[in-house]
Amino acid sequence: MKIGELATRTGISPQTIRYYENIGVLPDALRMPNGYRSYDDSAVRRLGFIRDAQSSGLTLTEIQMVLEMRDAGESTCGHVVSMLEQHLIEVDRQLDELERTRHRLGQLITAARQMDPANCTDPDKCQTISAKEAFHD
Amino acid sequence: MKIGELATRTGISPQTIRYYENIGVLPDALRMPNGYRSYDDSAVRRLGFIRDAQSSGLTLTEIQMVLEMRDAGESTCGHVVSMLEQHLIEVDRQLDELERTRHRLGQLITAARQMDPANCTDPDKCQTISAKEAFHD
DNA sequence: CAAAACCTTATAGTCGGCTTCAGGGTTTGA
DNA sequence: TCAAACCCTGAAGCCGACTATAAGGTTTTG
Repeated sequence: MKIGELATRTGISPQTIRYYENIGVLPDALRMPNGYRSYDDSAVRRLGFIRDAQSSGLTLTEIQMVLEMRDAGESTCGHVVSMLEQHLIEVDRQLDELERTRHRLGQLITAARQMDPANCTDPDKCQTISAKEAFHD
Repeated sequence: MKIGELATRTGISPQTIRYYENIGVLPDALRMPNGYRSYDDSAVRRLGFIRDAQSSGLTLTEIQMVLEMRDAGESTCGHVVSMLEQHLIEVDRQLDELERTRHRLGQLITAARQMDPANCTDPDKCQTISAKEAFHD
């Protein structure tokens, strides 16, 4: 299969597939006599794994680490699990932070809504902007 | 006040302050006879606002829009509120996505933990890696 | 009076994950 | 047969928010 077919079958563009090969997430493809890349079904599966892992928030670098371990024939389960656990901690941290952001933003909007529009005539005193208290929980 | 003092008072590095001036988030600073930037307390307040707005997840571009409206003397409250509301929607979307990611990741880890390490001897069958089902809720 | 510590500018690099461009060669189908 | 549609490479650009580097000028401190 040529790169275009692999692209349609996986929904990943040829440019991106070449990019993955460049950075090492995909192994160097076999070549046809004319120089075109040649793929089999394992490439479809590998790209599928990459997509799924990405949608779980893993970076290409992390995915590459896992795939490299596999390619090296190492027993990866332990490493993979600890990497995933590490990643879960990070995702939880991001969730926390985003919740706090949401909270601040909500307070700020409430504060802004309660303002009398008449108070907005003096640009140096726009209360939304100067309502910094709203930021400080 | 010179840029270094402004930096210590706000916790924002001189380079970053100059960067903010470059992109227009800070107005062009007044200059001393020797060419050094000269600031007063309003710069401290403006940087404080920028920090607070950033910690609520606003981008510098959004912050710049608000500050430009203020600098133009417009009544900003309406615009500011609708921008904040728009941003809240975006934050909620991000939260949703991150929750889904967390869920997928949790499932994947559970699946990986239940595997018999003895099954990891065949690198072509690492079950964590091939456990794609875990990704598909 | 000299060195350290500050200030200036413009430019380039960082991160991640691509996308686009320029400038070619090859294959396919009407 | 010849143009469209595919393939190739390497390099550059994009997003956001900085950070670093180079190569100077000025001011403060011991």
